[in-house]
Amino acid sequence: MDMSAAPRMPTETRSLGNAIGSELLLRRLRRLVSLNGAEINLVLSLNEGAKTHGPGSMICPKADGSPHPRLIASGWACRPRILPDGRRQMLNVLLPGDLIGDRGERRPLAMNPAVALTTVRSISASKLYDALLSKPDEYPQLCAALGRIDRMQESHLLDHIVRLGCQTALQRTAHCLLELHARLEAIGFTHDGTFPMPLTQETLGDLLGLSLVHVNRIMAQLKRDSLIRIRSGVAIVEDFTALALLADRVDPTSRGAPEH
Amino acid sequence: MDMSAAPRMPTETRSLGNAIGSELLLRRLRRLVSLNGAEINLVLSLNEGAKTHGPGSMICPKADGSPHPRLIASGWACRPRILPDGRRQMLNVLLPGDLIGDRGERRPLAMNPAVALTTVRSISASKLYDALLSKPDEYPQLCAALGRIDRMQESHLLDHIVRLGCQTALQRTAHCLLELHARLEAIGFTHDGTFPMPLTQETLGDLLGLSLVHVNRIMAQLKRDSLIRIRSGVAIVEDFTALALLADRVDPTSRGAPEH
DNA sequence: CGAATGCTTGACTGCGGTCAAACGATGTGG
DNA sequence: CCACATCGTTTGACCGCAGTCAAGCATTCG
Repeated sequence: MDMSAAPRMPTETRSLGNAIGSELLLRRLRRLVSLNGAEINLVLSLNEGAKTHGPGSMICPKADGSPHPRLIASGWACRPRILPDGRRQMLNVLLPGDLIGDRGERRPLAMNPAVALTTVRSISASKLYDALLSKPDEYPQLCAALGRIDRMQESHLLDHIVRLGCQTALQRTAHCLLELHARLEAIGFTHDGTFPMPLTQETLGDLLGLSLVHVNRIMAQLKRDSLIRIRSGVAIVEDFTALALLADRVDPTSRGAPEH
Repeated sequence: MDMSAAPRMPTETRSLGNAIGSELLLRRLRRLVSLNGAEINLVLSLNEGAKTHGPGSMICPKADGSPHPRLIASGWACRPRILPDGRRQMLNVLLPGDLIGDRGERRPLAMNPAVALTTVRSISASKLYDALLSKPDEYPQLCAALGRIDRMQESHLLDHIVRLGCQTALQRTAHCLLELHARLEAIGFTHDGTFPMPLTQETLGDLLGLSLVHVNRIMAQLKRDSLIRIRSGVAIVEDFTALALLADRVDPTSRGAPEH
């Protein structure tokens, strides 16, 4: 995870086993809707323009003009906002199976540069969006599912606001870890409470609006209280209900739509 | 601004001078694009389903199913999220000329209930979106402008995250007040640094993730330093550049698209 | 006039930031 | 193989921003 030793990727690589990125997306989509054959084929046909991005490098540089849509095949990324005084605030975490870049709408979040946190492999998703934009009627369920993914992302953004606005460091951390767990579960990356957690405590701090040191204290507390522990890039949830209770702030009257 | 004395609005009222809501929206749109005759007529024809909502009442109850799109003709509203312990976090502030409710996409933010902060008058915008959805080709510039308004709203959400995540109370407040100024300017509600500011300090606190008491201290400081002062519902910017300098966190490399 | 609502102020506390140092892994080059 | 750098984690001491509690003021309104 050293940025110096992995210099100036991105590097074009042949698409070897890179198709697993599209399978990831497919798995995620099929949890939301039932796709027809054409839709499945379209998703699975995504394997062009594979790139590898070293940690710290931009995945989706807006450069001049729209960054083409891409699918994260593996690795973690985020969308940072950097303040003049050097502080960072993460808007977002991007996981395998997430789609990034512009899809013709130039939405601000989509236009925000994405930065690789680990080594990230990505493939082009232009073909997908071109197909959907040109003949959406052939892919009804696919459109619906991608829309729902978009909505979930927006929902996470709102959650993020609530976290940062009025939760303590402990609550924030718990809530965020549960969100990551849920999102990773949707792509089959969890095994009864265990999930990959490559985020540095510093990065977690930038995400949660906390200092590195305080994140460490919170993690120590969570470990001490046997709620969750993270070691060598793997998180282990030890008390799910307690963690949810700590993080929870569900209020039925203030929730958005029940299903995304 | 008393919730008890203005009981259980909404009340259906005849559309008297309510058409000014559509003129507001039109003014805003024309700053973004140049509309053709059909587009102008469509916007100005919005005058149906006028309602008045007392402070504290819901404007856009999701009830069961999609809340119909509405245009805020006058007054201020917000989208609160309420936590089980009673804390509130505002996701958003809604000003005259803002569109709320679902437009068929069921976006989480749009689905979130909106609550009137002052007395709010609103009119139905269903006609607008019905027309745009059925024959978008007839209203190209209108579609573009509404898209840009959507994007600006999303951009403000991201700004909100950065504010809450890594700015001090003073910076947050300054930044938020400048955002309100800019948004009110777009509808012609400012007069050289003066603009209506009906938000309670408590509400501002819920918006900025601060306590009522601390908001007060910050406002006192801003007044003492002759940056901005608020009295009897009116804000007066006294030192624009100092305020911007205080709030500013523009970083060219981390900005979204230059124009929304 | 009293009641309600919002603003203002003071005293105290504590969550979380900052500074500083040390420790453990991992990796690299001599 | 060891010396050394680098990166991430951990810990302690200290401090300050912002929250909480508690009054007291100012308006407005009935």
